Amino acid sequence: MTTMKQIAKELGVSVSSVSLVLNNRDHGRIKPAKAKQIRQTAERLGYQPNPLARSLRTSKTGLLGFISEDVATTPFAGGIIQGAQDAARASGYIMLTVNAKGAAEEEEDVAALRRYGVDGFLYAKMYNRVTTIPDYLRGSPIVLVDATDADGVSPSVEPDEYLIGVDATNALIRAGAKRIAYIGCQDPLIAQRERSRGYRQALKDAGIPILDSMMIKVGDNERALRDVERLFDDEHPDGFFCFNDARAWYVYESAARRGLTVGRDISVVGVDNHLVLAQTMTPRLSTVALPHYEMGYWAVSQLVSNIRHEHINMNDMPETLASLPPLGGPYPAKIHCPLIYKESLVGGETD
Amino acid sequence: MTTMKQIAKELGVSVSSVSLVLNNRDHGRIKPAKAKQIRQTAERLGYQPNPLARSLRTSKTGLLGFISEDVATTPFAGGIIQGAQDAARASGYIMLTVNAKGAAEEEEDVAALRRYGVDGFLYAKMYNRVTTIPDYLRGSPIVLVDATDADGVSPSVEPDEYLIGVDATNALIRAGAKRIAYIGCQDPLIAQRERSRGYRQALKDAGIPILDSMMIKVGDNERALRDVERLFDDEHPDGFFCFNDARAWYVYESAARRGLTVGRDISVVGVDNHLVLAQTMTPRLSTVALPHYEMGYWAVSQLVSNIRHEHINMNDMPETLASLPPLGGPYPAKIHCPLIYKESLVGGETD
DNA sequence: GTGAAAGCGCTAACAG
DNA sequence: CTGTTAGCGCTTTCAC
Repeated sequence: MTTMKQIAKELGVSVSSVSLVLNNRDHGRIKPAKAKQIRQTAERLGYQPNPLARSLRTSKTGLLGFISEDVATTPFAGGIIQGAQDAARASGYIMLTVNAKGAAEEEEDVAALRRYGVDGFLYAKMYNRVTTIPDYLRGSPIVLVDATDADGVSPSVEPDEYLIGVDATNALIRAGAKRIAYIGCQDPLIAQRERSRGYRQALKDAGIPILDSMMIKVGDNERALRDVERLFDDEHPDGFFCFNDARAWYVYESAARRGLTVGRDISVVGVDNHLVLAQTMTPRLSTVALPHYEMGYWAVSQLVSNIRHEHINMNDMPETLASLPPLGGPYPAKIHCPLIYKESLVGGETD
Repeated sequence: MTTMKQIAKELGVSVSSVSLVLNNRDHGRIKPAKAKQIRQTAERLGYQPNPLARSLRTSKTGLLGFISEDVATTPFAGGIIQGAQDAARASGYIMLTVNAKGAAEEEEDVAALRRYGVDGFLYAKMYNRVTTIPDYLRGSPIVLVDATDADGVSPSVEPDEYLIGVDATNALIRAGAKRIAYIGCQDPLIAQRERSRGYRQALKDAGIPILDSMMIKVGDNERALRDVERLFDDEHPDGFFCFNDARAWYVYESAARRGLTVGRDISVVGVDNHLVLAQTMTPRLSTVALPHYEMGYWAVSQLVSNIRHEHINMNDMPETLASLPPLGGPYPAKIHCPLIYKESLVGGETD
């Protein structure tokens, strides 16, 4: 690792000159010729700044703390982390990731991150939930990911669950389905509430009557399968909007047992919380993807812009992200991430 | 953040004394009374060492670089990361995670990690694969995760795929299955090779004839479903060892179409590369879990022990890990992680 | 036993 | 324009 000192010595100049030049703070301070020289030898020697030494003076480390839960057990985490990491790289930051199993462990981890002088925190949940920012996290720049701040003061990034409901239902309508069922989940999740609201709205807009008997909430078990089977037999739906892959699975199983084929006899749209069905069964299954990658990307962009008190530069964004609506201000409280659609063959031919 | 300086000032002693005491290097150098005083005020002021400042002198940062690929698209990543992180925490390290999309990006990321002075690297693949360590990574302590070093010189941590094959097949035999099929994958993966080897061995040991017609390799598509259906109709198997969840799905679909119920009419064991089926269908589906968490944990333990030239302290391990065989030496070339079994109700009652 | 001093690599104020 | 100086928080050598 070459240091500024070495460059200075090599050229017989002072370290401060080198520092000024290499930080591009030499406008009208260092003679251009000398500056050029410095830059060249820096290049030649393969100089790389030592961010840790720098941070000792500036107390800016270029480190971002990513705090999550359940990374181990959910397939969503990867997308968020990846998006966050890509955005971090694009802004010259590096992520320190910790995953805590409880509040105590989390507090410890946050303390560790603090010791390493992270410039800000990402606080990620694995599904959208109203969340209170713990005391030990206050006072630092922070952005919530896939979570809603209970106090409504911290910026947060969340998927637009309502839009998922509307669009998924519209996809089924467009595919010609007349009797559209909603297979929801039993937990009182924001996603459950908003998606079913979207479902109702889409039906209403299309002039299709909303029947309670077509909306069921099921868990993850044998009982759920029986409930779906009963819905099949009682209501004979020809379109299914499934809260997630697990629910889509029950529909597949029920259909298979009745000699029905998805994509021919019935249409199914699922939200791809999980991956198996989408991977194996496309194009027979249509999926609406939650914008995990996008949430991660936006969250970091937001965090960095808050740290630096700058606006987000849309030109640096990957294509899918650059088309998002620009942020409302330097500290928007909430960004809704748009949806991603995959393989929209709903009710198309089977082979 | 209180500093050593503050403590020193408060007590009217020198910073070096504080440093010695707080690093427990004061044996016979600092008077015990004074040492105690120092420790107390450190405690009282909530002193936390600044690892970055320390690293400037020691060139040890307590940072570990975690390099991976495909974090975004595989559900395995979470487990590995979680295990790695838990082990890191237990040893007082923190992980810097980067996920690169190509060799060029990876090299950049490694350079960034080097600038931050990571003490070592974890190089993780998302399925077991023979891997060459790139030049830009040489020279630092490194451990491969879910990968095999092509040169056989770097330590690596991998699952025991052969054992998976043996045990999964034995589970089916124990459940009373007589005609056991193997639904493999088409890619020439280590996992595919070793699992099928284990399958053959288990059948051989049980005196069951090995039939080529009972072993098929399928992809991820409609064609795969047809192949499985043909197997059903031609061979009428009563037990299925599935390479992964996706393959198990084809078995479920085929069975449902034939009026067969898994757990009553046929037995299925899958390797839970993915999660959906395991989550929704247990206890009807038996799964063998790959030891992702364990691999992450062991890899970091190994890396840290290499960095510090120490042996791994088994007492610090979580219970499931402490029962593993101890490592062969300070620099073992290869650790095989044991398997985890879930819900072993193969061919049990359906409800 | 203890403190003074140097230095890790860098930035920033200030003097020239 | 440029160099000197000081100092971020810590470790380590070396006098006392």
